[in-house]
Amino acid sequence: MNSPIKRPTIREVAAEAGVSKSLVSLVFSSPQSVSEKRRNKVLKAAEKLGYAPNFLARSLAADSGTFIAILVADLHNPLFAEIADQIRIRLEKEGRYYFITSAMIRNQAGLPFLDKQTLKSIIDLRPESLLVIGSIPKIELLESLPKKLPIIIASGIPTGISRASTVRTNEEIGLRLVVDHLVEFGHKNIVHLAGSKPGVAKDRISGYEKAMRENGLESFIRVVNSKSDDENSGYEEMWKLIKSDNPPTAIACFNDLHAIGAQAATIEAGIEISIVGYDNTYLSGLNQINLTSVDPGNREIADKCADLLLQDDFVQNKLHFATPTLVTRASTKRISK
Amino acid sequence: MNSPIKRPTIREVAAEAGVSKSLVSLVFSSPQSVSEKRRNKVLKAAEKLGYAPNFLARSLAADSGTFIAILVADLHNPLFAEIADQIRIRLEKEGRYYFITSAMIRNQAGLPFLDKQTLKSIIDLRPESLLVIGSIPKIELLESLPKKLPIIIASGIPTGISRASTVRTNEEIGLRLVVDHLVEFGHKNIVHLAGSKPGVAKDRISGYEKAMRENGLESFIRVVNSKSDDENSGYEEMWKLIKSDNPPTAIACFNDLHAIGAQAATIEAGIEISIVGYDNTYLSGLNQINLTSVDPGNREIADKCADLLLQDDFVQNKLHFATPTLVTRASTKRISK
DNA sequence: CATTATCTTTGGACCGCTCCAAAATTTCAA
DNA sequence: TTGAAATTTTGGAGCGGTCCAAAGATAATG
Repeated sequence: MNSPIKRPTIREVAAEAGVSKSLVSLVFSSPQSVSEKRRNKVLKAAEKLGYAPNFLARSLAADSGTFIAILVADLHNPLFAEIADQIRIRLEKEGRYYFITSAMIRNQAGLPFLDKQTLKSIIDLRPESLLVIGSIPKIELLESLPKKLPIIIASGIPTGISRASTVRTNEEIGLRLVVDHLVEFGHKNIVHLAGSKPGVAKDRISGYEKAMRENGLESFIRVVNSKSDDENSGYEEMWKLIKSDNPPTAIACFNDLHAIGAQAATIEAGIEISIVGYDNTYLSGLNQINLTSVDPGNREIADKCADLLLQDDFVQNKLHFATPTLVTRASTKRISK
Repeated sequence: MNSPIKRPTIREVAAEAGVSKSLVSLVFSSPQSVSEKRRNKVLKAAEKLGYAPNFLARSLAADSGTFIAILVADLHNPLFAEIADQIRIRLEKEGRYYFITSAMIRNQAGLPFLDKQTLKSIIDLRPESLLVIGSIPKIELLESLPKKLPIIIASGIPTGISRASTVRTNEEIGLRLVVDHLVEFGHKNIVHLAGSKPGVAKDRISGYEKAMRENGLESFIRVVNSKSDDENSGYEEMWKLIKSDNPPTAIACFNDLHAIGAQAATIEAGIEISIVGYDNTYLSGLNQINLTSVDPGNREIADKCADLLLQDDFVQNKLHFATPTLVTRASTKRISK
């Protein structure tokens, strides 16, 4: 029983098929340049012996592996898990190898910080391309990566790293949807609770400001900054607002986690403030939470990422937008004049 | 700018230090067997050139790498992220390399399934040990792994794979805490919503049954099975119970996700049923949810895992228990006689 | 049919490291 | 001081692949 896991090598397959090891190698790297006759012989032999290429050897020899590295910024954020799942399904279907890894760690206090080794070690593996899901601090890190490594950023920092292509929701439209919805419900005093990391957060801020202006609410523009992008931050900042001398009637949050934290604060305070999230994660759909939230078009984002990952000729520095939609739920209420 | 990422090799360091490449290799694998004089020379040269060992080459040559593989069963479950974070903090502190990866994918319908490639590919990397966080379907898979590979399972399947050591909460105590608490609140008709995967779920079931019996509630014992361990499953099963001709007054759920789904159902139904979760994830602490939940002692579990991972002589087939505690919140109410 | 162009196949060097047996050096006891 | 034992250091042979120049086989051309 318990097979010794001594996997056959390319040379054994070659012997079995009666060809050279180089031929076997070719069959597994560029099969089209091998005659059909031999290809079949090799494939049969490989099948018989249960051969599968060795990752390590391949990466070492070619100085580039045959797998995709997926870096999830933060395991704590369900949005990322959802996007990751979508993409992984596609990759599995295509039979592509990939590694999924996470860059952020949360300390005892729940504060996220960057795990420096992770990025380093995944790059050591020489992936053929890198997919970053979400925003990681210190984008400069990405700049220092091998130049030929294609980088795709899903739902993360839009600018700042020229070599990467980015797929994300159209933040401006997203925030316009939010503001318009709130305005329609009679709100004027609408605060935006902004994200903590530059990129996306900045775009949402300007989307918010623009939408406010277009609704003639220029004088109500108020942006609150946050320490991190999680529920604790939302909770804290919301409390500050509640205790301020001018609490808003509605708040447009950077993401669902923020919103959930903010909602927790309003419940605790026994005060009613309309809250909108962003990401439409599974949490927002729960009856306990029932959060109006912007659906960023995750499906579309994931599909586009997978397309980019799967296509051969990768174009750097392109921006792809998914169209967000607003999912209204009970957390936003018509203002009682 | 943009360094060409041509990393120096062991040979270049050797040349710089005026020693053989083997010596350099030794310095980085068993430094104690190298004279101090040369060791310093090598270290200095390595420092000067910015040398760092190459993962791939090392794993390939030694048929075993110098890193730990962490397999998170399900990215969707915050419990796992929390445990993973704890462990990663320790590993980072010790300067140990590791890879974190996830085994489960959720399809469009939110149903989890096993990503077969993941386990395979991480093993291809020849980690020195494997840490599995949570329960994965098909534990048999683990049996087929290289025999010398130490396996540690955190908070997952307790039995079934003899070669692994397991660190988990004491399920029996956990469920006793739950049942005792509910009984104290006057509940009798207490249902247990069980987990979907064998291992842990089974132990919680027997813990529940035992506690019920000890409280003289043998005749009330009722275990409901679930399709998966997430909120959807909890929601579905709870609805079935609500619509049955004998809805319980309290439900002890397999985990927080189950409980949250169940809670969503009771809210929708406008019915009051006490709900208890398990795992005490950040979700249960949210004001919107406010779930009484068993804290499995994650800190303890994570610490123990890290200890095991970090120690040299690994003992197979050991079981380590963390002591759970009950965190009571608003989701459980004294029964109104 | 000879010659050239094109397509396949092959052996060998190499990727960066570990491991091992042998060589070189140091240590120790007689 | 000397030989044996113990400790360090070293070169070379892999690990399992890729890649490339050259060889062989096939197809196309005049």
